[in-house]
Amino acid sequence: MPCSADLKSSRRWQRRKEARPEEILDAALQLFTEKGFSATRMMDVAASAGISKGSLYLYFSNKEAIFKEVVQQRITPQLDKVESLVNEFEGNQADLLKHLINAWWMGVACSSLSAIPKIIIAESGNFPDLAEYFTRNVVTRSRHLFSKVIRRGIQAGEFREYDAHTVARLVVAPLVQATIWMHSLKQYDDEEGTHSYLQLHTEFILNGLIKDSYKPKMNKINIKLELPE
Amino acid sequence: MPCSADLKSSRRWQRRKEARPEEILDAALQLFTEKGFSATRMMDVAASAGISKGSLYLYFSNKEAIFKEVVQQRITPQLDKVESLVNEFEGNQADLLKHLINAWWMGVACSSLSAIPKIIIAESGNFPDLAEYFTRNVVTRSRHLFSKVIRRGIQAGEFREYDAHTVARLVVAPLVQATIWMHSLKQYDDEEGTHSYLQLHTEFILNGLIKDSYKPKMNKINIKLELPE
DNA sequence: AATATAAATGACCGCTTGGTCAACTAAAGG
DNA sequence: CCTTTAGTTGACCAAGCGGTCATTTATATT
Repeated sequence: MPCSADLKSSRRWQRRKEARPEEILDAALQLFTEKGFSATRMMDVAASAGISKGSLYLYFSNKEAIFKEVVQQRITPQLDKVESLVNEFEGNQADLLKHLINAWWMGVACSSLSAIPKIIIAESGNFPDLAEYFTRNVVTRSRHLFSKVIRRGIQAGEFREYDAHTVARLVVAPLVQATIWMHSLKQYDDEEGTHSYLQLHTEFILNGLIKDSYKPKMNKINIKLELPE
Repeated sequence: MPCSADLKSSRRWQRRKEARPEEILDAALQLFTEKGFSATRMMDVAASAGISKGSLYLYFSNKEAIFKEVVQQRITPQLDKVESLVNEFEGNQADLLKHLINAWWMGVACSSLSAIPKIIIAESGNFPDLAEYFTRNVVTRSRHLFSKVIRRGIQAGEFREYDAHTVARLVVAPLVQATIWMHSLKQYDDEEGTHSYLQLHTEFILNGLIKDSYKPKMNKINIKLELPE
């Protein structure tokens, strides 16, 4: 029983120039997530997108281009949104920082993008272009976002005077690490409890930052955030 | 001008059954560090070890076996040492924890092993045996070491009552992350300052853990530690 | 010096895979 | 219905690599 491939079973294939790129990107992202970049075969992508291998090259010049386009199309817009949110926010920076941490978690770790960091790390040696592109357009931008909030908190007298960039790295590291972990060794480990991990991380960070010793509220997440799609 | 290969230039090669395995492991570790596991060619390992490709298979059954042996031979003994140190330590657990963090940093991030975490992560999908082996014999053991110290600190009334395993993960995550970073995207980023990163991390963790609010001493590292080899 | 042993070699095999291109065919236009 | 256009195909190619094995040769033994 064939699934959905042949709703119009008479024709062997159809011309669908407009729909192809999106379908290819969807298929690719899913396969990259499941198997990594190198291990994903162009033929698999083609099959999963419902076309032949040759057709891939009508829409993308090569494998790297597909990945680059995934990043460009699915990550950059989100960063834009968060960036403007940070710029427009009025209120205390501790709440904003908490919000950012949660937004990162929801927008990356809990989304279809959760495998990207691991893939980039894993393939950084084999595909330096990809690595550099990602570093410049995602990593650096994200960290600047965090350090901006921290710097403002310091200037407002809300936070202690640490180096904002260093703190930003300490904030992001456990988030990234958890995401990478999810897609690498987690399956061989019996540890669990993602929620308390995130909660405790936030508490330690704010505890270290806030001048008036930080009292963690009984952590109801108090900022709603819209998830991507 | 040949370098050191032909000190005895008359013979095309010598029988050196005993010395080969070590030389192979040295060459392999260095190449794995430089290029990753998949990207390292058996022929490169052979050349770097001063033998032919065929000879590799006289000493190791395949590529994975070489890597496994590197881990077994160079990491496990170190873990044994630290483990017994933890068991024998008398004193307050905060100092011990600080010591552990520094020992991890020196023994992993600053040693010839610094590339191992990144390699394991990167290859976890393609070599699940390797990943499982490493998780069971290194990751889990390390984390248990940290959580043991934290649990003792809690029982001694020295630390606040958090879940020891979760805290252990939060302690290790930034360390691992920094190590992976070193061997992946760091070269594309202009950030620096490893020292303050480690220092601040320790401060935040202890600040979060210790009951009597933690006063960071003007961080002279106050425990000497012997480096591996 | 002759023989035996086993360490070491490197040409070779099988297989995989990213990417190409001449042929094919769905769809549009007349 | 015929012609033209261009979206689609899949056999094919070249390159790379892990692993094998018949052969070579350093060394020990007699």
